[in-house]
Amino acid sequence: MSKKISRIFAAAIDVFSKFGFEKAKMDLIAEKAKVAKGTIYYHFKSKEEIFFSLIEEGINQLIQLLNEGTKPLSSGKEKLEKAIEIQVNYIFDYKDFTKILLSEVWGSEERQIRFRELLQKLLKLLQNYIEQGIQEGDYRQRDLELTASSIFGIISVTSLHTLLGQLNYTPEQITEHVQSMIEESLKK
Amino acid sequence: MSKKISRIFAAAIDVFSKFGFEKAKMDLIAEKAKVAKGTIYYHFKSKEEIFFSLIEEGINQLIQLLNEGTKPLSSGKEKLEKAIEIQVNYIFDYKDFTKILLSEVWGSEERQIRFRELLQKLLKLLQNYIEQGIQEGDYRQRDLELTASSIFGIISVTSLHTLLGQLNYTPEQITEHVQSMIEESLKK
Amino acid sequence: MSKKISRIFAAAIDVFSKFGFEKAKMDLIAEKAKVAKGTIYYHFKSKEEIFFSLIEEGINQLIQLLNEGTKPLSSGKEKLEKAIEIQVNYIFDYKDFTKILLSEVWGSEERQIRFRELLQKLLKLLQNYIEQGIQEGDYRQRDLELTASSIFGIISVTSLHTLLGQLNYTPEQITEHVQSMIEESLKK
Amino acid sequence: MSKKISRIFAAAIDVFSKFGFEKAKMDLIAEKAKVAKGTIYYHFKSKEEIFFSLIEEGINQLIQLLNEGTKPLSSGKEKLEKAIEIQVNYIFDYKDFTKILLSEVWGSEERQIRFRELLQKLLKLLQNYIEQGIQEGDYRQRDLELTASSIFGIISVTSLHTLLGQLNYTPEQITEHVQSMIEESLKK
DNA sequence: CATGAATGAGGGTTCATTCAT
DNA sequence: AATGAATGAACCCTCATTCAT
Repeated sequence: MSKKISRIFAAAIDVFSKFGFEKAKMDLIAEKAKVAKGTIYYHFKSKEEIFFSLIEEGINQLIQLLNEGTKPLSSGKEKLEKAIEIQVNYIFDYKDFTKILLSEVWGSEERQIRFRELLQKLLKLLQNYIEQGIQEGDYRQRDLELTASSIFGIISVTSLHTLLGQLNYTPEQITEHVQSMIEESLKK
Repeated sequence: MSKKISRIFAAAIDVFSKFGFEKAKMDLIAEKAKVAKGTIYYHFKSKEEIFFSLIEEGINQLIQLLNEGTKPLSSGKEKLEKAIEIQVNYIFDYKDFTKILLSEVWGSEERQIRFRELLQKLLKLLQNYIEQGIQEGDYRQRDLELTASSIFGIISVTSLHTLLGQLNYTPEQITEHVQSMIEESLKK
Repeated sequence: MSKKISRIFAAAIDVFSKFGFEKAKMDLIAEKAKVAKGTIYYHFKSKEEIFFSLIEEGINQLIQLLNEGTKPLSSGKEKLEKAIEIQVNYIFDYKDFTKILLSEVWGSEERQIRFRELLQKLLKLLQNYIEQGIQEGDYRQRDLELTASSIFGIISVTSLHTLLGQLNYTPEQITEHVQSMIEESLKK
Repeated sequence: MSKKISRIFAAAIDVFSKFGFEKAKMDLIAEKAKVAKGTIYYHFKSKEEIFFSLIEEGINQLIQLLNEGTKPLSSGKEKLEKAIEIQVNYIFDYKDFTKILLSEVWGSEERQIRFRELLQKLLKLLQNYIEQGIQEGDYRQRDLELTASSIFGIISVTSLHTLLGQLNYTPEQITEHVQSMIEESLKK
């Protein structure tokens, strides 16, 4: 990926996270990326496209981290615990990205719908870990979709609350708390 | 409250929920409310104010429902369970409002910050129920803030996923699921 | 019609005739009309619409002049001669409009196609006069469409050439010339 | 002329005739010519220049056809009739070019003025034929400039109307019609 | 000769807000 | 209290042209 495209990406993450999609100005992105405005449009079709590319790359990166991080582990229970840890750390490592992610998923715009489809891939991973845990006898029978969605909900909302300044916890504390809650509610 | 103000409120909820804050047009609100655009500005200072009034009223209404619904109950455990039920039902009864609420809380805009402060009142209620449950020996010791935040996260995210069409559950199923998860993760 | 709309129309004719549709700037139209740019868009949907309204009004005005001017006359021959005179005078009276008319009719843009449909109404009038002249025995048999189109061609091109500075004739001279050519080529 | 220049010319005619000067994009011309955009600017100074070169070549080609076609003929009358036939056929043979020619001659842009100067050469030829016809006693006395301009007007407008789909005639029918009209209006 | 990434001035359109009536 | 015509700053995107390679 060319240097300029990288700079545009970085600037876009910065600006989108600070202002949200609608209020983010292409002028500002260009300025922060130190490229001419036209350069952005040479590489991306539109504001929407640059936004979606960003999200896609971010989610895929997280999914890859999850796949890599859980590969050495054998049991579903271990994988789920690891997955929680990875997600929380990811959120704290890429605060800006997460702020975009979680403030722009809900809505009826075309881009937001495509957006949620990407997230499904992530939720599917969580479902797989839970399902394995159930088959291995570690977890009780629970609705997979609802449970995966719940886990994602706990992680996102507690982390976001912290990042947005309403709560004051470290990633480790949050990881520990979420793992514990999930463990208790799933264990036989 | 005058008839026109009511109509403006109703139209605003409709429009904000369909388009989000930024893409909602004052023209459309005026048209749906069957008032002239100037009339809106006679009653409200700005788009932000009408939006915030809306949110404030909604959250206060939910808080009142929670207070009323839990008043006849004595134990913290019962109150928390009831609170979950009330929140899920509220979300499903006022889908439009909830979509606004949950797609506009995250962000750094002034209105979004004030917005989250309102939500704190709600979270405080949940904390109170949990704290009472702990003191009554029904619940284990747990961080109150993180736990309340988690409960809010589970409820919001699973309900939203359902309303947005990614999941397919009834309010009763979701209530049941959330109550069960929370019960298991809190019980001694 | 409100004062502002009139001013916008006048400014638009001025600007479109000087620069053509594509190079005409809405900023300049607004400035010449002494209104804010937004005001134009309050009254017209788009640049295209203001342009088309202009053309439509102009052509209808010409058609009305033709209808009124030929009403007192009885024979087709007299009507055709009068029609030539009216058109030439109209072109010279409304130079700017004619420049727009004749420099923007040819093309495949949507607006240009709608544009030509308007012109058909004018050509149909000419056809009627010719047809009447034939039935009255003054004119020889000739293809109506081709002849009407030819008359329009002679009038437009000679007048335009004059207006654009390549030729140097008065409206009277042109009228006289065209009438004579047409008379000779149609008479039995 | 190099292969690439030819391809650029061909692509330019195609694109200019489809979209007109203003809406024609250099990107599209480059794409259709299968050259890089920079290559066009290596061979031509600007969009205007490529456009003008095109027109110049086209008009000169038509003038050459007229000169060659009328050379074997001796009388002005015969030459004028032949000239009409040649022009109509040229228009139908090079529809795209003619659409450009006739939709871009009218206007006050620098290029359009230079453009009309080229056309004068063509009109001068027509004038010469008419003048010769008059001297040879075949034609009546008539203003040369106005008559030449009229002939050009009839040919262009009827042909264009046909090419643009408003009329439905063959080149032969149009030639026959124009020749007849002109003959009648010029003969003694 | 040829390329194509990069530029940036420019333009049509939107829309929250104002204010004279 | 209510209106709606008017405003103008703001913004996304286009595209002819340039220039380093």
